[in-house]
Formats: sequence, C-alpha cells, structure tokens
Amino acid sequence: MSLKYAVLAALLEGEASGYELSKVFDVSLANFWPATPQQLYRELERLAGDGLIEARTVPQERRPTKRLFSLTEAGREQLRAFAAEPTRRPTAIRDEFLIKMQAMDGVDPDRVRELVEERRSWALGKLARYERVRERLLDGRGEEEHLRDSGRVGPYLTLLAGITFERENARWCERVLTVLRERRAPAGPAGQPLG
Amino acid sequence: MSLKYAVLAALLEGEASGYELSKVFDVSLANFWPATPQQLYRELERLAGDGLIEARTVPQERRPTKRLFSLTEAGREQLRAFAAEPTRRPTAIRDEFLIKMQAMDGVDPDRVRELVEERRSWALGKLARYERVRERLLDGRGEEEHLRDSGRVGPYLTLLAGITFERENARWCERVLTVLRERRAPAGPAGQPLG
DNA sequence: GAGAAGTACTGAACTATTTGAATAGGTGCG
DNA sequence: CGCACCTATTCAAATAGTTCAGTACTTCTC
Repeated sequence: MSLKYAVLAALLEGEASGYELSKVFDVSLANFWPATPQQLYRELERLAGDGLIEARTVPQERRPTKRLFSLTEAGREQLRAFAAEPTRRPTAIRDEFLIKMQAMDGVDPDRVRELVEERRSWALGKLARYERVRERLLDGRGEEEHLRDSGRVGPYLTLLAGITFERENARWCERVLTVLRERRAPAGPAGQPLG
Repeated sequence: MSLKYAVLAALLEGEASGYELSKVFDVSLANFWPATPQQLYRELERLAGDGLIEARTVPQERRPTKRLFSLTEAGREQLRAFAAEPTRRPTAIRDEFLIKMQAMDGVDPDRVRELVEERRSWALGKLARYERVRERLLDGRGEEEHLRDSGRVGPYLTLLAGITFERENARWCERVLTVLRERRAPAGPAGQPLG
C-alpha cells in the first residue's frame, strides 16, 4: 500500500529507472521502506498504468535501453494528498538480530560478542555512507543555513533520522560489549581479572 | 522465517497462550518483530506440530478455555542454535510517516506540524510504557547491578534498544518542529516575527 | 580470452502478512 | 436492558513481499 507512495516520493528527486530506484531503495538514503527490484518494477508498471508516472525510453550506447520514469501532475497531487493524511500504521521494525539478543542468555558469550561486533561495524559502515550523502546534500553550507533557506528539507530531515538510528545502534552495541565484559570479569576491590 | 524464533524467544519468559502472546507482540517489549494474532496462532500450531513447543489446555471459570504453550527441550535447543548463527537479514524499518516527511515540502507547514506533533506524543507514550516495563524488570535494583548479576540480560538489553529508539524519535520530532518554526519566521537582527 | 561482475529488465512460483469476519460467553456502564 | 468492549480462537481471502531463474550485452580483471 505504502510502496506506491515511497516510489512517488523517490521520484521527487527526479526521473529514474527501475534499476536506479532499486539502488536507492537498497543502499542509499535513510531507507525506511525496503523493496526488492522485482517489487519496484511491478509497482512502476502499475503506477504508469494509473497515470501517476510516465515512462520515457532512453536507448543507450553500450548498455541496455532503460526506461526513465517521472511524476505526472496527477502523481504529484496524490503524493501531496497522502503526505497530508494522518499516519495509519505505526513504524514496524523487523530485526532478526534483536531476536537473537533477546535469546542471548543461552549462548556462549564469546559468540554473542562476535555477533554484536559484526552488528556494530555494519552500523558504522552505514553511518559513514549516510554522512557522505549528508555532505552532498549540504553542499558546503552549514546545517542551520540549509534548513532555513533550502527549497526542500524533507530528504535532509529523513536522512538525519537515519543517521541518528545508526549512531544509536552503534552505541547500543558498545553498551552491550561493556556489559558482556563486566559479566565475565566482575570488578572486585582489587580489580583482578579471573582466568 | 524469523517469526518462528521470535515466538520461541517470547516463550523463554514462560508459558503463554496465543492471546497473551498477541498482547506482548502488539504493545509491550521493544517490539522488533510485529505479528498479528492470526499469524501467531498459525505459528504456534506449526511449532507444536514440529515438537518445539507443547500445549496444555487450561479450562477457566468465567472465560473461554485457553491453551498454554511452553518450550520443549528441542525448541530451546533450536532457539539457542539460531541465536548463535550469523545474522542473515539486516534490520528492516517500514515507516509510512517517514515517507510523508520525505514528501513534506509539498504540504502545508501547519499540517506537517500537526503530523509531527502526533508522532511525537505517540513516541512519548510508547517510551512511558517501556519505562514501566523497565522498572518492573529492574525490580528495585540499579541498572549496573542488574546487568552484572542477573541471570538473564537479553530482555533488558533489547528493551534498552527500544527505549533509545523512541527517545530519539521524540527528539527528532522536536528538531523538525524547530526547523518548521525557523522557516516560518526567519530570525532577523531584531528577531521580529512576521505575520 | 575466460570468467566474474555490472547494467537493465522480465517471469513464475512461492511464502508471509494483513484484513475481515464469525463464534461465544463475560464484564462494565448508564 | 442494551451496547460496547474483553477473552480466546478459528477460517477464508486478499495483498504484499521474496526467491530463483533467465536474457542479453558490456566492462573489468587475471
């Protein structure tokens, strides 16, 4: 249901092919509505059928021909109407890793540490990518300046949300690693670690 | 795929009926794997068929008979194995509200403010509920003490993740509200607001 | 010059998730 | 008394999302 509007919102950045969108939905941006390429191609077909986007075929020299989609006025209008409606469904987080953490007390602490460290470096990697997108959006200006004067602030603000999410994710991992250490070697008065 | 382990992990807290689980999955706990009652009943059926949980029928005085499910040794073992495996799929966030925010620049700022304020109070409400669960888990002890000495820390740590998430959510909303104010009345040297 | 990986897309089958309703007695409110 | 909501579960149907594979040509690397 919302994939429709996620695609329309993505096309606010300008025309894009299904392939290009699948990159955006996969890696870049604070991705708050994941979608596989197959989903996107299907949705683009539907939206074009409903006249909310229009396709333009672009033959290329050394690559397969691509179809670039852009918003029609009708699409823009529907997106605007959607964005002004009250939010129906609450945020849904699906996180396999947190299920593992919920059950971590039955697992070898060394193994848990490994999993948490993996998660941490993954979060830091994503954070670094977000920061690069941020630099590009700010384009040399300061944040306050940009937020006061720029034409569009939506993309920057959602990016900030993604940045905060991954930063706190990494911090949480560090907290867990500390807890694991403390539980392994409880601090005695002399602070002597046990074998 | 992961719903299976989410259910097994929930049953680590003790036996529960489908109805009780649907409450837990819906409101309480840092909910990182949402599921509807229908999904849960089906999954419980499947897990019982596979011998990972076992059912016990409990007739009640003034309520319908319920079936309480609890982990079998096989279920506990599979959960343990799952929790030690590397995480396959990354965190997926589905957030209709952030799609609206991405497209907010085409919408009346007063309407956007309303939506953000609604989101903020929703986040604060959830935060308050999490804090109550936290008090119950800590049971009078300090956090450090609990994390060092308690038998199980998984549930507390995932709860902390949920608390951080909602706290940062509320903070993000406040940031956005400030930005909206600044854009409406840009601060001049005399700081005089415009009509 | 072979193999891997990237661009760009399509198709079919499958699994997961959501929605709506039905059953059936109990409790609380005015 | 009647209405709405709570406990407890089940069934059926619709929608959404995932997985696997395949086409076809290009560029990069060993």
